[in-house]
Amino acid sequence: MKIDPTSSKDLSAQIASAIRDAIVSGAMPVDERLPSEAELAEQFDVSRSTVREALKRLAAQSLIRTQRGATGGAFVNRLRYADAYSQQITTSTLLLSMNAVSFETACDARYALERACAPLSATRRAPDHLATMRAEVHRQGQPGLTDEAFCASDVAFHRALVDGAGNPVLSYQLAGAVEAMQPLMNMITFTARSRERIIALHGGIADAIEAQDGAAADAALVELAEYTVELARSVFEARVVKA
Amino acid sequence: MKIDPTSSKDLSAQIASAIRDAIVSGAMPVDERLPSEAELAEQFDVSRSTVREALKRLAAQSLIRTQRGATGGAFVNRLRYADAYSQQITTSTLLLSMNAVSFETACDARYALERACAPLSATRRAPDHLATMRAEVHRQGQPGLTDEAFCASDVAFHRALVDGAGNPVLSYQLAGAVEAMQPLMNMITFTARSRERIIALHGGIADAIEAQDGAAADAALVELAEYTVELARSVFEARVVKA
DNA sequence: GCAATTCAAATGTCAGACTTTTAATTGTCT
DNA sequence: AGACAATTAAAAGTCTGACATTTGAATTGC
Repeated sequence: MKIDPTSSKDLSAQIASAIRDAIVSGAMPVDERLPSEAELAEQFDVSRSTVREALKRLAAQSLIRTQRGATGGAFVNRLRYADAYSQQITTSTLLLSMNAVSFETACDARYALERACAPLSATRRAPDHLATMRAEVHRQGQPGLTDEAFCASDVAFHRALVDGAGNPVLSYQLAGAVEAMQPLMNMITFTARSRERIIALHGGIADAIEAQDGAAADAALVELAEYTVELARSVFEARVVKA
Repeated sequence: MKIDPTSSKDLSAQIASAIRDAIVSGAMPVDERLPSEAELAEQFDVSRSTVREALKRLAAQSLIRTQRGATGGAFVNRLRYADAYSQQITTSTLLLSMNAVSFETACDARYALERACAPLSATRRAPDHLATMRAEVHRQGQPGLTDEAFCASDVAFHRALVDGAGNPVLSYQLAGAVEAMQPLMNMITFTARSRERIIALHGGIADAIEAQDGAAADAALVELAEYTVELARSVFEARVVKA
């Protein structure tokens, strides 16, 4: 393999791309061992440090894993849902915070996606999804709960709803949208009255899921979406007045 | 800042985590310049190579960019939708191929997500979204189109539908789901008759979007989803018989 | 005052040595 | 023969120091 030394990109970036293409195209199957760093350095005609920088780039994307020792080396990594989740959450979070996405836009996206899951979740959810939802609703009613804890429980509730659809691809996609919104939600101070309302709406959703009534779940979700947007608007208005 | 040298993780991974946390938490704003590699090496009490490996990890995630020259260095990068798109497509593609996600599961997820967009797209789409959809439907009717080109046009059609919702967060989420499915879709050989049917359904969706009728768009999408699954099933069955 | 030159700082690359981890091999004792 | 210990070898991880390249800013020359 050869690398263009006059390219505008770094050598390590080019090498990383070459290996990444081989992995994504399926030319290198999962758990296949890459040549050792020394061998790669010779193949690409660069120094070992350059190869290492390329490998670290791939490791950062969970495309490879490395192992030390006699039978060690770099191996093509099976991308697990858990790895993909955490990467997506980081990316989504940054996307929201760095591009000044409005609360409304983020909310809009989140509830649209969640509504896509609700009917599926209603028909397919296992008992433990429902149990988790009930447990989180109960937790949300506990007195003395901080706003952060309330939001975290909210995320857990919605995660259970999404997971209930029994489609890991959907869960993966939604994880980013739901969790990335948490920092935005944390900016809202929940009054006792607004919590009460949200808990009631959550209860309604759980009821619909329990009854396996997709339409009812959808309707409850729409109500929750509307209330959340309204709540956010009043909170932000109050903040403007104060300032 | 200090790093635990007895940790199980690599030094470069620890340093990357530390800097990543600083960026994600917002402690380092966009376009802020990081200390030079030499300074970081001194701060963390490691060699420059180790710092460089850490920085390459962050660069692979588009969290930083580097610039050479006198006023150069590493800068916190504003994560653009385009960067996030391509990362998500890579991740989703690998997730599907490496975990042997069934065509049905992927399809299920894709159409669920798309249905979430359709009503929004119906009310908000701009004229050029509609124009793109019409153009792609027309392209799909051209004789002599390869299966790959047909699939690519299909992706473009659905991208326009999703973008019509006017929510970049939604577009970002959907990009992964829709594009990652293309390799799976490419496995299907489309007969003239099935293409005709798909084109008709696409036309129906475009009509509904044009009429700003969300319910009709949803219904057409459901029909398309069902037909796609049915088509895939028959194709795979035929393949089994042949084998 | 402007253009050409020089300079300095930073990343990019390289070469080589040493450290640590790990598994396989070899050796030794029971 | 089998169990345990010591040796060895391969590989990633780390460090040092050097040099190349790029690029903006300072300096110089006219």
